[in-house]
Amino acid sequence: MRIKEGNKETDILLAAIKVFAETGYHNSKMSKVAEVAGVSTGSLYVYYKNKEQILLKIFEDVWKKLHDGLLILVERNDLNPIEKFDSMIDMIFDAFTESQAVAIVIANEQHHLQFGNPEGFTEYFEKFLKLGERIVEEGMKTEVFNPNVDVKIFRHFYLGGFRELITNWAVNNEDFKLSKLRQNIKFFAKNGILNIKR
Amino acid sequence: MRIKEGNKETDILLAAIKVFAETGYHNSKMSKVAEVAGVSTGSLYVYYKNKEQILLKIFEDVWKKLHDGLLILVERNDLNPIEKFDSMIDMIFDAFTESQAVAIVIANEQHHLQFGNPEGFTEYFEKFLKLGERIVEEGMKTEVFNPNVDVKIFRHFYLGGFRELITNWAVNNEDFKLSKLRQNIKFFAKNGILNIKR
Amino acid sequence: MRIKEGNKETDILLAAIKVFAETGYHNSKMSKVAEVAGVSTGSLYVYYKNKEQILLKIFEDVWKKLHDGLLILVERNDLNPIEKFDSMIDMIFDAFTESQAVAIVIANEQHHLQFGNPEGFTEYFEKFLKLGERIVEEGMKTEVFNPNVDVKIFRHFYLGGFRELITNWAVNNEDFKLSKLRQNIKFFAKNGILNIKR
Amino acid sequence: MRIKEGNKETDILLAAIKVFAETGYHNSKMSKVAEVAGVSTGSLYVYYKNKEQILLKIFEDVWKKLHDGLLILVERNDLNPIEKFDSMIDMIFDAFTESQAVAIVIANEQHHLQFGNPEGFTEYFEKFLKLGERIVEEGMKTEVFNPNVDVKIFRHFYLGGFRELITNWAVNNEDFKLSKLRQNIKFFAKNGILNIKR
DNA sequence: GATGAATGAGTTTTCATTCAT
DNA sequence: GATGAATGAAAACTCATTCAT
Repeated sequence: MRIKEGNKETDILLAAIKVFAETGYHNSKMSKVAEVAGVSTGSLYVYYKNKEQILLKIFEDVWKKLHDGLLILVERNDLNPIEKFDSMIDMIFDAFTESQAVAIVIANEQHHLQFGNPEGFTEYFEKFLKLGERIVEEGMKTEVFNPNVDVKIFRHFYLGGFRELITNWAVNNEDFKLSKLRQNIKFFAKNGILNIKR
Repeated sequence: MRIKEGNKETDILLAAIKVFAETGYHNSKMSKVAEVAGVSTGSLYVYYKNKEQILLKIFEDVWKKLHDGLLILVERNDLNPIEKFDSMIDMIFDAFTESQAVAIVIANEQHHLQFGNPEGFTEYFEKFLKLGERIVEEGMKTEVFNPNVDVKIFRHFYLGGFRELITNWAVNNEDFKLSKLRQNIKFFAKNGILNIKR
Repeated sequence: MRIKEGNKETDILLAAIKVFAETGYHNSKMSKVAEVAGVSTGSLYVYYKNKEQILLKIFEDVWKKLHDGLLILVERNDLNPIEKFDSMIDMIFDAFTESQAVAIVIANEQHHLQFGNPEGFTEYFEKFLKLGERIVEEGMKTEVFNPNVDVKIFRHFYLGGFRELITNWAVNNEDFKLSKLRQNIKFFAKNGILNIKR
Repeated sequence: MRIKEGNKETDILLAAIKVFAETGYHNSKMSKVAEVAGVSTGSLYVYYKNKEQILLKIFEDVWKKLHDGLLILVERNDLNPIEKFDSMIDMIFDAFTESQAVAIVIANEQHHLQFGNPEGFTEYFEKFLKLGERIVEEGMKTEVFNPNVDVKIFRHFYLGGFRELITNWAVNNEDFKLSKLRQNIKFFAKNGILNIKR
C-alpha cells in the first residue's frame, strides 16, 4: 500500500486542479486525476462524492480564502478607500497568480458551475463580491470614487477584466511580466485609458 | 422549439447556439440539436464534420463579423481615435446583445476552444484584437490615450470585462438596462473609477 | 451490420428472459443480454431505458396476457364457477409452462420488483388477482365454494403454491410430469375450497 | 438502529437480516450491515467469509431450527397424523411470524440461493422437507390422507402457498390477522388433502 | 480480535458518429 | 442529400474485500 507523506484529500484536490487546468474539466478523466494524485480511483470517491464536488471544492477554497481576506481588509480603519482598493486588487492578484492552474480552472469553469449549479455554488463568491462593493461604495461616499458609476456593473467589469488577464498570463506566462500586469490593472481601474493631465 | 429558416445549414447552427447556450457545449446532445433544428441527426453530419466544428463555426461567424466591421472602422479618415474607440465599443456591444444565446456560448466556451484547439480556432479573433490595438495605438500617438499603457494588457482587460458583463446580462437580463450598461462600459474604459474633476 | 430476421425489441426481451433465468437478474450483465440477443449493448438502450425496465417489461407482458385472458373468461355466461375455476388454472398453467425461463424469472424476481418498485410494477398483476377473486366469489354465492374462506388469503395461498410448483418444474423439469402436475393442482385447489356437505 | 446483544457474530447476523429484508440482498451494502450491527466492516469478515455466507447462515439457522423441531415431532408416538400435520403447520407458522424480517429474506432470496448455489445451500432444508413428507405419508397409510396425491407435489404446493402468504403478511402486516391466517392455512391444507368418503 | 481507509475490478449507461437504405 | 437505427468505445461510479495498524 502506497504511503504518501501528504494528506490524500489534498493530494486529490491538487491533482484535480492540475488535470482540470490542462485538459478542461469535461475532458478530464477521473482515472487521470487518480493517477496524478497517486491514489486509486476508488479513493477519489472516499473523499469526494463525485467529479463535480471536486470542482466545487476548488472554487469553494479560492473564494472562501479571498472572502476571508477581504473581510479583514474591509474592516480596517487605518486605510482610506483608495488604499483598500489597491490592497484588494493585490489580494486578488496574489490569489490567482499563486497557482496558474487554479487561475485557469477558475477562468474556464466558473460560468458552467455558477449558472448550471446555482444551489451548489459557493456562497463565498457572492459574499466576496458584496465586500468588494462595500469598498467601492465607501470611496464613493468620500467622493474619491465617482458616485455616478453603477457599482454592480463596475464589479462585473473589473472582475471580468481581471480574470481574462490572469488566465492569459497563466496560459502564456511568458507574455506578461506580473509586476507590469499588476501595475496596469490598478491604473486602468482607477484612471481608464484617457490621457488626463492632472 | 423548431427553428426553421429553410436553409438546413443555418437551421443547425441556430439550433446549436440555442442548445449550447442552454445546456453548455459539453452537456448538449447532438440529438437535441437535431431535434431543435428540425432535421435528423444524420443531417448534422452532412453539413458539419462533427460537434466541435459546429462550435468553431459559431465563433468563426461572430469574430469574422466583428473583424470585418472593425476593419472598415479602422480605415475611416473622418473619425478621431476617441470616436473610433466609442464606435468599436458600440460594435462589440451590438454584436453580443443581438443574441443572448451567442453571448452565452462565447463566454462559456471561448477558453476551452481557444486554448484547447489553437490551430482550429478562428484567425479572425486574433485579427480582430490586432485591429482594436491599432485604434488604441492611434490614440496614443495623438496622445489622447495614455501612451504609457500596455496595449496588449489593455485589450485583454477590457475584452474580459466586456465579456463578463454581457454574459451576466444575457443570463440575468432583468438586472441591467442595456443603455446604462453601454454608457458605463464606455465611461470605465476611458475614465476609470476615480472621480477626477476636469 | 448484422441483420436479424426478427424484431430487435423482441430479440432483446427474449435474450433477457433467458439470461435472467439462468443467472438471476442481479447477476446478469447487460453485455451478456446484448450478446445473446445478437445486438450491441448500445441497442439495448435504444429499446429499453435501463436494465430494470427490461425486467418490468417481462412482467408486464406476462401479467397483461393473463389478465386479458382471464377477463374474457370471467365474462363468459356459458360456464359455471367450477368450470371457470378450472379454466383459470389451465390458463395460468399454460402461461407458465409455455416458457420455463419466464416461469423462473417470475418466481425469482417478483418480490424484489413488486415491493421494491411499487409504482413501476405492472397494474395488470393486481387486476388479474381481482378477476381471480371474482371467480371465487361467484362460486361462493352459489355455494359451490366455501363462503367462509377469506378470498384474499385464498388467492395468495394458491398463487404462491402454483408459483413454487411451476418454478421447481422449470428448474428440474424431469421431476414432474406436467399433466400430473396440472391434475394435482386442480385437485388440491378444489378440494380445499369446495363446500362439501359431509 | 444499532443492534447490540454483546455477541458480535449474532449482532452481525441480526443486522444482516434487518438490512437484507429492507433493501434486498443484492441492494444491501456490507457497510450498512456493519453500521446497523455496530461493528466495523472489517469485523464482518472476522466472523463470516463473505456476504453470501451471511445469507447462507440465515437460511441455515431457519431451516435447521425447523428441521430439529420437526424431527422431534415426527418421532412422537402420542399424536396421530392429523395432529402431527397441524403441529407442523403451527411450527412453520411460528418460525416465520416470529420475525417478519426473516420471513421476507427467506421469501426473497431462497430461489437465488437454492438454485444458484446448490452445494452451499443448507442440507436442513431438504431434510426438513423429507420429514414433512413422512408425516403426510404416514397419514396416507392410515388413509386419513388421500393416498393418490403426489407427496412431492403437495409439499411444494403448500410450502409455496405458505411462503407467499407469510411474505405478504410480513410486508403488509395490517392486512391479515395472524390467527385468521393460521386457521385458513390449516383449513386449506387439510380439506385439500383429507380423504373424505363422500 | 478489531478497525476502516484504501483498493480496483467490474458494470451500467451515454452519445457522437456511421452508413445502409 | 436525408434519414435514424445501430453501434461500441469510453467513463463515472460502486462496493465487497483486504490488510497495515
